[in-house]
Amino acid sequence: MVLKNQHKLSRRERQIMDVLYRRGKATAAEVHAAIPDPPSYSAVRAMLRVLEEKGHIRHEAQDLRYIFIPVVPREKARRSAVRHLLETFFEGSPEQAVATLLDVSRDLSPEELDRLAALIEKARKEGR
Amino acid sequence: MVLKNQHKLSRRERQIMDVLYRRGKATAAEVHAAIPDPPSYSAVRAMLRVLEEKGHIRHEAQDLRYIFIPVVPREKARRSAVRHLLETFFEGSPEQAVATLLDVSRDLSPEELDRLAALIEKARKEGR
DNA sequence: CGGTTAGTGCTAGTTTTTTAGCATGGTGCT
DNA sequence: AGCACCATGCTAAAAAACTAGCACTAACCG
Repeated sequence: MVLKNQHKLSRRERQIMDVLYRRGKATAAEVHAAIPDPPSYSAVRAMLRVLEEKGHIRHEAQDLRYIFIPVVPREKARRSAVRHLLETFFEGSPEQAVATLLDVSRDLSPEELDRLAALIEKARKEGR
Repeated sequence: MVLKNQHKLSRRERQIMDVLYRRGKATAAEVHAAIPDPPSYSAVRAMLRVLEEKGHIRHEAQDLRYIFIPVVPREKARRSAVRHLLETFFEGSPEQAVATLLDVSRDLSPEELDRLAALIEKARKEGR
């Protein structure tokens, strides 16, 4: 799908997609409220319509208002985003990425670190 | 700096910044070659000039050609990118991010997994 | 030297993106 | 009913992004 290529969305389009992925779904008003220093409400709606025409999002009618939802499921979009991040900033290296991730995720609790360690142990057992 | 906000770059600007971060630095010709289905060489140069005017990149003259370099160091830019990724796709959860990272990084060797485990151990010791 | 290649500075035209307003419909309240 | 508020569909204009070409310089090679 279109999100497979990281450079198909314009500035505002991408900003809106990010809001939708962060929230999972949203009304036009919620998107408008989530954008820092936003344009007018009708400008946001117009962009949502553009995104829908391009096939990036769809809407469901609910109580006389539209709920906008990304077409590419979050699970898939984030995998694509992670791959792009690795390639762009980390030379494909998961180790460097994890190091940075630990660095920006300050104050991880022992429990959280345990869970991270368990993930790696699981990966080890699965032979990957 | 400008990369602190993830939505300040247009589609092509961001594409070019990604190339520069991936390579660390590049000539206009290298940027041109690194872009899939690129516009003309002169169009790429024009965009580089725009990026420089906006302060995102700078250039150094080397052997009669320009080497373009991001103004925000890679270390800083990637931290910002990681934070944005966590927030957009992982609800701020490093655990989910690591799980996906392990998922997309197929065929990690035991050595690589050891190194990842060591990173977590180190984080544990540093109390963070 | 002249021709070719590779580079830069600059510009303007074209295309795309972005924006906001108008018209309309639905709902709730007085 | 009328009004206010909230929503949508649609449009066109403004702004931004994008593009490629021209003029020029420098270096290299025959």
